[in-house]
Amino acid sequence: MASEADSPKRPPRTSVWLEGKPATRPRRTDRGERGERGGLADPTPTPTSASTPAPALTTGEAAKGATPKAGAEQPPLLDRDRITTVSVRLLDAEGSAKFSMRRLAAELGVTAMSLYWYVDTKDDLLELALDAVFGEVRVPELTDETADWRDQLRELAVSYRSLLVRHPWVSPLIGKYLNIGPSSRAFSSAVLAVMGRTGLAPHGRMGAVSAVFQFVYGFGTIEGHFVQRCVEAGLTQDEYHRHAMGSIHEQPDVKRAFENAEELMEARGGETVEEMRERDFTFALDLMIAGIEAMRERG
Amino acid sequence: MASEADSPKRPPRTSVWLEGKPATRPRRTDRGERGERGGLADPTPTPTSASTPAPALTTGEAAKGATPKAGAEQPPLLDRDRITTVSVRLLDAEGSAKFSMRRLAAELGVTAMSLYWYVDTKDDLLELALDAVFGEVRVPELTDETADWRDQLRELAVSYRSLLVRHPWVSPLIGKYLNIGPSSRAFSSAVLAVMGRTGLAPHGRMGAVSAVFQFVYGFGTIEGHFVQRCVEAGLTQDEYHRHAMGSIHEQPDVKRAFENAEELMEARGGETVEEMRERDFTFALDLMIAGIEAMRERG
DNA sequence: ACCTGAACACCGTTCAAGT
DNA sequence: ACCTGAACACCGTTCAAGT
Repeated sequence: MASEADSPKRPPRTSVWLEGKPATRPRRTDRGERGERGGLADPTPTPTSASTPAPALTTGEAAKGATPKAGAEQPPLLDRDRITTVSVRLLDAEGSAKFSMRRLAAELGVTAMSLYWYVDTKDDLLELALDAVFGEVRVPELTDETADWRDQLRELAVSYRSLLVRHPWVSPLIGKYLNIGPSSRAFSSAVLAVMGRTGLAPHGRMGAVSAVFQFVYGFGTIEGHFVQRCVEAGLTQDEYHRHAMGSIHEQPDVKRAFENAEELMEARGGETVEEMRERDFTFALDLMIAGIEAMRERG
Repeated sequence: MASEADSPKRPPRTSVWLEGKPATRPRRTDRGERGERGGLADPTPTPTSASTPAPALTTGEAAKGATPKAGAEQPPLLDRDRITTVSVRLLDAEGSAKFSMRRLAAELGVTAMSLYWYVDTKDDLLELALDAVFGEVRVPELTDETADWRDQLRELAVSYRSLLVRHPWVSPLIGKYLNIGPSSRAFSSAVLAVMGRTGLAPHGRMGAVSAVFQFVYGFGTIEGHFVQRCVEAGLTQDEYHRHAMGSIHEQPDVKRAFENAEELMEARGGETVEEMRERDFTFALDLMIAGIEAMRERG
């Protein structure tokens, strides 16, 4: 209806993957660099770096580029993969609140402005970091025709959840960008493929995908935030939980409102906060699968 | 296990509602003010202010406090409710990226530092804004014993979703804070109450709550971001969708990966982006309810 | 081709001071 | 009791300049 002429702005940037700077530029170096489009930016397992509050991190990478020998034709100090990898490490270690172009540049032993040679904006950089961590998601063997779709769905859900918990900064970005980088797409394709094996009619598949993975997204988001809070406070999850409950009980009116919730917590059983969460997650996933089976019967 | 002595920091602030500045301070004015603890901060329906891109907003409130008559004992320019209400309006109109203490202060006709008389930090302020919008959620009539829990659950889910879409800035905050303000708690209580009427065994209720409302959270988050993008671009949702698809098709490798997804979109049916989303949401909610019924039978 | 320094227009927050 | 001005330590990004 509305003509394009009266649109107040030009159509917006949609994604690094569509309109950003090219991943690599033509360059005259003799080492065959890895950086072709879609390089998954170092899929190291990233062994829960959130658990250590970033010790000697501040001077780690900086040394490498500290002494630029004058004279010889030097290779560039940076490339997109290195920028992306270090971004992920920094985001994991210090959280998104402390992540800045200047902080990242310092970590790379370079000034902030150098980064703009490789990315257009901070948003583009975050989109790259986002796709990089999606490379960590374990995708089930999709060619196996005999496998149970329930197992495959559970595997994807568990893997997605642990991604969100390992990298709490990821969750807001998933909402913000289109998630069309190569690793994000590999994940989405796997989800759709598995859903295709449920026996659900095509018109319901997208709804079922939403049900399962928006649930995992929400669950993992809240869980990740809580875990991060605990790490920052230097408390275990149970300690933090007790601390928060203690604070609540000091406020009589708030306390009353929480008695219901606490009864329910008793009923849930389990010793630790983690155990209870585990139970809830498993139950919810079983509920979804039962729901898919029921909807399948209805056509 | 870990003794409290070696904890590196003092226990952290948990919430405005527990440790922040008191909502009102003792003051010597003769008008009986409303601001006792738990005031719901103006539950005006906020008629989807996201749809108008903030026209004369910049000078709206500022005029009110512009001419402070010297002499007479003046009432304070600010109070918590007014700060909260204007924060919500500003966040709706301009998005969280542009929201700052300085911007808010300007809107209130005051300097940024005045705000710190009423809140400790920007985080506290956002926590207040968050609880204020939770006051918009329609809670079903819980005393009605004859009502179907399915209808009540759907009502809560629909209302929660529309909250997240009307206020896209809310979603990250829900992950960030404990959500123990009065309106947040009213919502949680309602959710638990309805879940109590499903016939689900107590140990499964929390899992079922997670399933349904983390799903809605994820769904509403993504939807809200998309709607916001469209508003900012000055495009309808369909126009934006076509624009993004157009961009994708210019990238041959990306295009291939999307052909699956587009087939599925055809299968979903529906004319507009909104219609398809509506279908998916309804289907997912039906799936959840079917899942609850199935889990109920298993004990 | 790749990187830097200086500058612009912002942030949240503290602190001492005003009325 | 309530509000301000100046200042601190930051931001993302642009632009002209260096090698």
